[in-house]
Amino acid sequence: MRKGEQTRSAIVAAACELAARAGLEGLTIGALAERMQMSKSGVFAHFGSREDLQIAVLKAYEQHFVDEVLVPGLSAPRGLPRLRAIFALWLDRTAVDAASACIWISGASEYDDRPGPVREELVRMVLSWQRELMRAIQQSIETGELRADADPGDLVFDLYGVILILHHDARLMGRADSVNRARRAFDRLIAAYLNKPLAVTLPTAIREVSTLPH
Amino acid sequence: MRKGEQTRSAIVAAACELAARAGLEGLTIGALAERMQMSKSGVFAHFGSREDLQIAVLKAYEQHFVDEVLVPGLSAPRGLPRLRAIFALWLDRTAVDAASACIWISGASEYDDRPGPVREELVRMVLSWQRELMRAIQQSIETGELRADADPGDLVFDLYGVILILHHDARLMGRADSVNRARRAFDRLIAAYLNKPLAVTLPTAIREVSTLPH
DNA sequence: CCGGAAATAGTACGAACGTTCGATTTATTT
DNA sequence: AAATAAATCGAACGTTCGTACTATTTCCGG
Repeated sequence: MRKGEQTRSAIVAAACELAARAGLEGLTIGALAERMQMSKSGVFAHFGSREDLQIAVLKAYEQHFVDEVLVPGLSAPRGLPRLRAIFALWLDRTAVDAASACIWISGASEYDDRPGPVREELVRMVLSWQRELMRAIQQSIETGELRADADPGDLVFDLYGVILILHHDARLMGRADSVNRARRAFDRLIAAYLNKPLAVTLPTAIREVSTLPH
Repeated sequence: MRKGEQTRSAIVAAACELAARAGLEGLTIGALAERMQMSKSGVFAHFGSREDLQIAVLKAYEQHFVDEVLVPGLSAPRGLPRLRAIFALWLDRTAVDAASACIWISGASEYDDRPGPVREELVRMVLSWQRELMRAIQQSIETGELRADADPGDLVFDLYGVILILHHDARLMGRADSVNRARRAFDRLIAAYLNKPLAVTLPTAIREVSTLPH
C-alpha cells in the first residue's frame, strides 16, 4: 500500500524532469520506464492513462511553483515589496534553471489547439497564478505605491510577457544576459505604474528648468 | 518538371497550415498526405526527409512574415512611425489570425532543447527578425524620437515579450481583449523610451505645481 | 504521338507509441 | 509463517511514425 505511493511519486518526479525537456506531449511512458528502470506496464499501472500521468506532472509542477515562488514571496510585506519579491523569485526560477523549461510555457504552445483535460488543467493553473499576481498588484495600489488608475490586468499582462521573452531568449536564443534585461524590464514597468505625487517628484525638475535660458 | 514544383509548393502551403495547429513536431507526413489527397510516398518524394519538410515550412513562413509585416512596415517613414507600423502589423498578424499559431513561437518551445538543423534555422530567423526590429529602433533614436541613452536590445526584448504574451493569452487563455492590452503595452513602452526634452514636457506640470499651496 | 523523364502510387520495413492482460514477484496483514 | 493484497513484469495488440524500394502513371519535348 505505502510502497505504491512511494514509487508513484518517484515516477512523477522523474516525469517532471523528462517533461521539462521534451514537453508534456514529448513525455513518453517508454522513456519514463527506462529512466525508472522499470517496465512500461509497471509505470503505466500507477496511472489510468497517459493523460492522467500528464495531469499528475502538471499538479506536481504547480506544487513546486507555489512552494518556491508564491509562498516565499508572500512572506514579504504586502504591497510593492511583495510584488517585487514574487517577481524576483519567479524570474530566478525561470532563468537560473534555464536548463529545463517551464511546462506551463511549453504547454501553452502544445495545448492551445488541443482541447481536453490536460489543457483545462493547464489553463486553470495559469489563471490561478495570474490571479495571485493580480492580487499582489491590487494591494500595491491600495498601499498607494502604484497609481490608483493603473489597470492590474495590464500589469499582469506585462509581467507575464517579460517572463515569456526571458524564457524564450534564455533557452532558444541562448542569451545569458536575458536575466538582466528582464530585471530592467520589470523596473521600467514598475516605474511606469508608480504613483508619483507631483509635489514630491517635480521640484528638482523645476529647478533644472528654471535655470534654462528664457 | 514544372508540375513538380507546383505541387511541391502546394504541399508546403498545406504543411504550413497543419504546422500552425499541431506545431512543427506535430506535423506528420501521413496527415499531410491525407490533406493533399496524395499517397504518403508521393508527398515524401518532394523532400529528402521530414526535417527538410519542416525547414521548407519554416522558410515559407519567413517569406510570408517578411511580405506581410516587414515589407509593408518599411513603407512607413523611418523612425518612430516605421517602428509603430511594424509593430502594428506584427500585432495584427499575431492576434487577428489567432486561430493559427506562430510557428516561430511554438517552435521556440519545441526546439529549445532539441539541437539540429531545424532549431538552427529557427534561431537564424528569429535573430534576423530581431535585428530588423533593432534597426528600426536605432533609427528612431537617431531621429531623436527615442531617448539617446535607450538600449535598443532592451526594447526589442520588451516588444517581443508583448507579442509572446499576446499569443499566449489570445490562444491558450482565449482572451479576445488581449489585442487591446498589447496595444496599450506598446504605447506604455514607447512612452518610457520617448525622448522628452524637459522644456517641452514640463510647462503644464509646472503650472499645476505652481498652483499648489506652499 | 511517342518515348524518355518526371511524378506519384503502392507496399513493406522496423521502431515506437499507448494500452491490455495474465503471470509473477513483492509487500503487508492476520 | 501463511494468506492475502498490492505491485511489477513480460509479452502482445493495433496504430502510426518516417523511410526505402519498386511499379505505375502522368507529363512534356522532339
